[in-house]
Amino acid sequence: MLSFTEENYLKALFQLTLEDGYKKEAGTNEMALQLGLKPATVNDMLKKLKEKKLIHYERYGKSSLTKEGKKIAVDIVRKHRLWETFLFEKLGFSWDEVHEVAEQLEHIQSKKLIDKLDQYLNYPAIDPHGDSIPNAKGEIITLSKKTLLEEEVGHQCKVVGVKDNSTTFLKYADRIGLSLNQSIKVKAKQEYDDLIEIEVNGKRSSISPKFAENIIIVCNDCGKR
Amino acid sequence: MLSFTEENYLKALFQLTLEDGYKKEAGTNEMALQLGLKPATVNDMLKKLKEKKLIHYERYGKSSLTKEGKKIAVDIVRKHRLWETFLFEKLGFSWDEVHEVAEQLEHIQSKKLIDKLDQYLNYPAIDPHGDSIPNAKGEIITLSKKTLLEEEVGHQCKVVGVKDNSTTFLKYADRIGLSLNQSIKVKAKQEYDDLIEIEVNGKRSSISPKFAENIIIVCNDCGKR
DNA sequence: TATAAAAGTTAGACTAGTCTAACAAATATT
DNA sequence: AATATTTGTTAGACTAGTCTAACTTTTATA
Repeated sequence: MLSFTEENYLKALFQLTLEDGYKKEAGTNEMALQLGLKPATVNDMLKKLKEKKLIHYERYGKSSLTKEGKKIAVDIVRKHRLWETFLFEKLGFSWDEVHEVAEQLEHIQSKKLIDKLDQYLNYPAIDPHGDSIPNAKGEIITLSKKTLLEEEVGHQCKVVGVKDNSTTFLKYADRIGLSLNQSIKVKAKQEYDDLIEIEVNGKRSSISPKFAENIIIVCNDCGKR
Repeated sequence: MLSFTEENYLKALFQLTLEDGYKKEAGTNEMALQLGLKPATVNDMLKKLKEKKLIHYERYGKSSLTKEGKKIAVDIVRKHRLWETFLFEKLGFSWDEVHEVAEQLEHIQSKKLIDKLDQYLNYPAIDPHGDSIPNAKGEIITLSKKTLLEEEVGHQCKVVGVKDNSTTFLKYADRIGLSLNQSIKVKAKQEYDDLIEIEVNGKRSSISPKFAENIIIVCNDCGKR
């Protein structure tokens, strides 16, 4: 059983390396920054985690997760995102409030709890920020996530998140009927002024590229899942 | 902000002193037993908590909670019992599984979370073990809790807990339609063989004193709340 | 009431996790 | 290639929480 602290290091390493996929190793300073700690502190822990075979690490080298370490990290991410979904969907938290509380909840140790929560939420694939939730086996189904701006004309899609959390933005979204999990159909794109014509719940609206860029969606008609 | 550890000491002291109400102070050894720690360890913490004005403590004396300490302890108990209720009612945990997980969840720090959870559960007054849940103001409404054996003939009551958790017992309870929150009416008590005649959901059953003694109820007709 | 038993305390040690300050290695830049 | 900069490491110190072993005070009892 790992401590909260150890779990946080694994999660940080996961996010720095595998999560965004553009590289597979992270440096000590980089991790310290991510965790809000000093490099010296991180250094000690890296040795400890290597000892436990959870990370690959060599003196003066970069670090990466072992298979075992990755498994644990993915599990923490799964818990984090399931809790976020619970807070948002069931308790009515707003998109920007869920993260902080989920940071605490993700460390609760009970396989049964998380499995029941998953079931209770009806096995969600996406959290309120539009990020994929790993399933019970630790598999992460990568969705063809993109902004509404990038969606093709004629395609149907679903809102899975937003990039802007300002009141102005959210109020605007609300006015045209956009909320999490809302289905949208892209009807047309005007070449003249770049406005995008969408249909939400049978209601048509025209939105600016700037607005569309801040809506994160999953396409129902592109890469099926 | 208190640490998990400090919170646990306050909770233990609350349970040893105020909870059952038969005394108002607890000794160092007694607390050590409750917490599963050594008296020496507890001793150190008592000094620390006294320093923080959360408990009353004098060298070689017994300890008790200050007003401030009690407030915090009650809040932890509130969280614990709300989580137990959530686990039982929403996630389908059994009565004896909830405690362990709630021990962890009770330390999550977020006023908003607990208030929303309370609302989501519709402001429950009793947890799955039949214990009172303090409200948001820290008030504990003491219910006229007793066993079904003690209930008066003609009175209507509600199941709030059980004392026995054996499969035999629970199966029997299930057979006559008894479950948590179930309403019961006591129809008669046989003088001859002490059997108690009850009505559950319009269905009549006769139960033994031994069985009745293990059902915890709140009377609807005695002390109103 | 003297003494044995129980309860409580103190001192010193250990672990986990953090820090600062000084140092070493690797990388980038002239 | 020499040197400056960045990155990473080590050593030593500190805090919180725990322990054991030895000691002291209180309480119970013979």
